[in-house]
Amino acid sequence: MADSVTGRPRIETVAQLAGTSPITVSRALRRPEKVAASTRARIAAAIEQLGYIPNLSASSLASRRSGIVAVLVPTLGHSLFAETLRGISETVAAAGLQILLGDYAYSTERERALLRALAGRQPEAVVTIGLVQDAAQRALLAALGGPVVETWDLTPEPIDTVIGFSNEAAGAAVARHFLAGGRRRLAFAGGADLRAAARLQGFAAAIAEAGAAPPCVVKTSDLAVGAGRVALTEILESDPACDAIFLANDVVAAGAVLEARDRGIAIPGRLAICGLGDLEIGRAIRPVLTTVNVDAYDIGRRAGQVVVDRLSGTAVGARVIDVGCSIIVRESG
Amino acid sequence: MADSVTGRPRIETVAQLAGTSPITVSRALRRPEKVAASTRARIAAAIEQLGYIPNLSASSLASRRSGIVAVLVPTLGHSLFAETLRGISETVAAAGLQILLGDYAYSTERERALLRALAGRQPEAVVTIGLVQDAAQRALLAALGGPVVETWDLTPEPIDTVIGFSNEAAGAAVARHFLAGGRRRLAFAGGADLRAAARLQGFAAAIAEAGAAPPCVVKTSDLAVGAGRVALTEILESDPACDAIFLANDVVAAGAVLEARDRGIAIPGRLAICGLGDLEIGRAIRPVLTTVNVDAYDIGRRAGQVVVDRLSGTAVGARVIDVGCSIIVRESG
DNA sequence: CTGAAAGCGCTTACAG
DNA sequence: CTGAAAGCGCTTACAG
Repeated sequence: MADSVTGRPRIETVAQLAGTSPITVSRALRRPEKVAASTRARIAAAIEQLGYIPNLSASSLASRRSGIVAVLVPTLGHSLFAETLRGISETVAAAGLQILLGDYAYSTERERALLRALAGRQPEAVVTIGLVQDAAQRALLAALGGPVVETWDLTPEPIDTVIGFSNEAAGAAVARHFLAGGRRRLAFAGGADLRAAARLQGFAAAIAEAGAAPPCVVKTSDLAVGAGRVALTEILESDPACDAIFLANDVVAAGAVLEARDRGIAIPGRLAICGLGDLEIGRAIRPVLTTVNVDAYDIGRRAGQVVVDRLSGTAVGARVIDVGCSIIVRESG
Repeated sequence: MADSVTGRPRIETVAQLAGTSPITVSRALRRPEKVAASTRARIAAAIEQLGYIPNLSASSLASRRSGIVAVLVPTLGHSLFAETLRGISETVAAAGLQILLGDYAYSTERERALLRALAGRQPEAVVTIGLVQDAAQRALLAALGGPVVETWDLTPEPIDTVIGFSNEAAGAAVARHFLAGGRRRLAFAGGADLRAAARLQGFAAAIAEAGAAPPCVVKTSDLAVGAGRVALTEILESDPACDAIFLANDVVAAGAVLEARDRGIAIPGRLAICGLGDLEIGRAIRPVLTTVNVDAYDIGRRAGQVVVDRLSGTAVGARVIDVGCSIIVRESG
């Protein structure tokens, strides 16, 4: 029998060449231990000879198992998110699952469209970086019926499982660290996203608790070195006596350090600076950066592991997993 | 009729609720202009009410169009590759295609496994970052029958289309730029990959042509700021009179600049430094970095566009597209 | 503008 | 250890 439309070998072709039936070929591929060694050898030879590659669309349809994990990221332009994606990728690939990737560029509109498109592939699991905010989207994810792992944040009511840390706690920890070091005029530089807002909330609350002046707050345009230079400039304009700054991540914080050096401002003598992410750049600049340690790769690895465990039926514990975060105190503050 | 195994609505369910047939529902979804407005409205209402999401595995199988573009990346940990991926993602997503992502962590073994797995999804096109070296893998990609776009490099014999630049030409251009500025003892710092080797080859050839001393060469462990510090240290140890260095990218080059500053070495007075990629960090450090401008996002965007054009039957021209690269001369050299 | 029939290439559940 | 039958949920090609 000719190979129909595409011209590529099908399971039927392999079966004929190996002198067996399609179902046995299928079995040899998925549960080889259930097939006689001699049959297996003939099938392997036929597959090799034909260059047969199973059609996974047909396989997915028949088995109702797509082998796909959908991953939703706000942007690939954020190195920590790329690290998390790498962690997910390594873990699920080892289990034979493939990643269907959606980058929605922080657009709610595109997130919605992407979710529908991904859902159509019948993913066996979904991992999102960041919480899904919209109730309808959360309902859609829940309706998929597979594991859904949200990451990079914490919520008491995850769709299924959430793996992350409390940005509020991180903000509070940095404020307490600064205050314990005798700093009194604190500043915060962050983006417009929800995680930054939570961090600021914790930061401001801890300051208020200690009875210090409310923090000076500036918005950063992006997570770039240049944005850190601008942030430092703006903060010193609005509060020249500022003595400690917590910035959105280590790249931005490195920018603030460079700008301070160029202005002859002593770090940490006159000004303490703390970043987030324990990025390589923070370790390479001088003074070495104090930072909030968030292990982005580990978040991804854990999320991937939860997916693999759940799909293989292994019991998984907590629905809310706080990976925590710690302050790595180095030279800059 | 109950919704079989999964319990989710099928096209049949929608058809019944809308009082029409499955084929008309399918048509309303794919070519709405061919369906009467009133029928379309009933179908839309039914879809909305049921929360129907088409099963794309079934759709792919029946139509022999997967709607999938497979993308193979050596690593997601490289910010320029992430940019290229972003460019691909934006372009193909706009055309309704989805990305199946494979990160093979620079492992030939994993690249091979990934390629087979991706091929099983019947991707309509494949984009690879970097050339596929192995002949068998190239044959497999060619056999897929769809557009295959290799990027980030140039070859006279692409599988189908290649979009990139000549690393050899880039290396030669930087050497000539240094030599034209009166530099005489050049050095090169790069990784172990093929692109770095090509860059070095062009660099060394241009130097030889000018009759200058052969370059000092050091290997960089990764594309990090710290690696740049180490590179500068090693180069000065092996050639204290070195007066110009070309590094693997702007992050590494920034490390060299920082190390030079810490050692009190004047840039560009005593030492010229050139990076690659026109990354943000290069613009944010002082002195501002001279760099080879490679527009990673644009490479991705173009690759995505070739895929989209080819799939829609639009004629596409050249099989070898040299996006070129230019030296952006700034303060560091 | 709409629909009945056939089929895409696999796997499941059953039987032997 | 192996296979015949039925079906997964869509779309194609045809007819009207």
